[in-house]
Amino acid sequence: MKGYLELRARPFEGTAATPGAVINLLSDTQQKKLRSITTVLECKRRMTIFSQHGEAHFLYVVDKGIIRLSRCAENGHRHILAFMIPGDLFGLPDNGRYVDSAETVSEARLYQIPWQQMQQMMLAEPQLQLTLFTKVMHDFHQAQLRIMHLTKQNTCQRLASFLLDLADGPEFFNQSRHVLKLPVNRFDLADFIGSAPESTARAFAKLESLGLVQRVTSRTIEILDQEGLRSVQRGPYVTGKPNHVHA
Amino acid sequence: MKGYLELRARPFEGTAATPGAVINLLSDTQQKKLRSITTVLECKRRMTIFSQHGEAHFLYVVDKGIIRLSRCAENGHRHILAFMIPGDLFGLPDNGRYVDSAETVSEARLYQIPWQQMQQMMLAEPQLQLTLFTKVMHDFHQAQLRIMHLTKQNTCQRLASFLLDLADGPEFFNQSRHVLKLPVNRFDLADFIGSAPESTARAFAKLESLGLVQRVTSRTIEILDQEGLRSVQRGPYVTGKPNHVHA
DNA sequence: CGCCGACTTGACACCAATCAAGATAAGTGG
DNA sequence: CCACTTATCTTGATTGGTGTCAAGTCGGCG
Repeated sequence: MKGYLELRARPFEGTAATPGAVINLLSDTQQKKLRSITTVLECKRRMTIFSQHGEAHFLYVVDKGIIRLSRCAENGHRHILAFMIPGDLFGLPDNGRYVDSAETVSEARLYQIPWQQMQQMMLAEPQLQLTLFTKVMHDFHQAQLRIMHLTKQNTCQRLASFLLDLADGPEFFNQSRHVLKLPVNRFDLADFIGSAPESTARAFAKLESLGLVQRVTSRTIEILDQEGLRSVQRGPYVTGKPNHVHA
Repeated sequence: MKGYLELRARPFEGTAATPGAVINLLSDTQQKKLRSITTVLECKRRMTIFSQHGEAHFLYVVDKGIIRLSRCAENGHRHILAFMIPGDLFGLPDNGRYVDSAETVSEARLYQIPWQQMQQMMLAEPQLQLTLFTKVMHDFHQAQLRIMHLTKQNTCQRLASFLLDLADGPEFFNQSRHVLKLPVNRFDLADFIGSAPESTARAFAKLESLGLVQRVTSRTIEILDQEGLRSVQRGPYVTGKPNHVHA
């Protein structure tokens, strides 16, 4: 049963992801224990796994498909915090409750693990716990990186980041043909990079006019110049700010 | 030795902080162990504790003073990810390295804990580890909340969030006189809420013109209408977006 | 008193959200 | 297979928010 409950460390966002970071660290005995408390869930498209503010009884690991994690503010704004792809873990509670909602974007197969039992297992197996701890630390730092990107990059740069991120793994990118299959529609994409669908379209148009990408269909993007995308992502240098103390 | 290594759970950002969330959960025996491997650090103003990308040998807990955690992008942009106040823990490694820089804003006293030994202690005491795990989960979710705020709120709302957050604890807010003492200057404040110092000043001016706050000095703010600030923070309602599937 | 840094305000340009409309693709029924 | 409807995506025009540069004000300190 290859890949069963294999955790993924590569984050969806952030170029800082190093291949060596792959956690993927459950021993055989740990996997057996886990398997005994795990339920396999088959989900259709557009299905809600759990909702914001609900009691968090389970955590989940993606085996197949795409899940989106989103949060709604009181004023009605929605934001997609992450897309979870196979190997990702989600559903960690905060004060016993989910802080975001999880919905399937496509069909999906999930592993559902009761949090209560997971917690006991973590206490019994400190090494496993440390593994998860490390993963959450990593996710935390990735969230901080996202904060940087969202505040200091414009829509075009954020889109470039997104595309590069997808092109990093083989799941969506055909390396030889340089063709990228987007797993989400424009609305979700826009909510993820923190802008409007229209702005996202404009950003695509700009990257296209720069000769960096080519829209084949709305979900199929040909990457013409990966290095050029990276330089867009970086953006121009900026003069050092005051108050900036360097080591 | 009251309050020694007492962890703080209330995050600096985010109204979602519940008082019950206070972790503060080290048993006496755990505290003794910790103390034996802890070094007390006295720091002057504007001192670098550690730098981004450096090897992460220690983690830190604030006893006194304010620390700012910042990150620099390759293009020179700086962002302040958090201000750490007494009780906060920081310096968690990612692949053995610090992902951000830590500098004292004011004089400070820190507890320095070798990460290597801490890790062993975590393995030996799963309950302690679970405590830290919970804290990191919480910080992670707070970071996600910050992502929401930075993308969906304008400068004025973000400033209101910041002020309300400060006014939440007694450290900086004189509840009876409604006077708030800002622990940081405008540059740091701007870099924290993700805008320029000038925009921050304008945001202050607007809140003042709305009769919600009153600038006594640049570092001393009188809060005139806390509820009004909250409604600014919330912002106007927004019509539901498409693609938004509700439970 | 005068200098200097921190803060504020003004003017301008640019980016992005919004509303509106057109274009393309996908799904449906004849 | 084609006409029709619908959803999705794109483009255009307009408006408001925010970064930037520049100048001005305030306060502390020698």
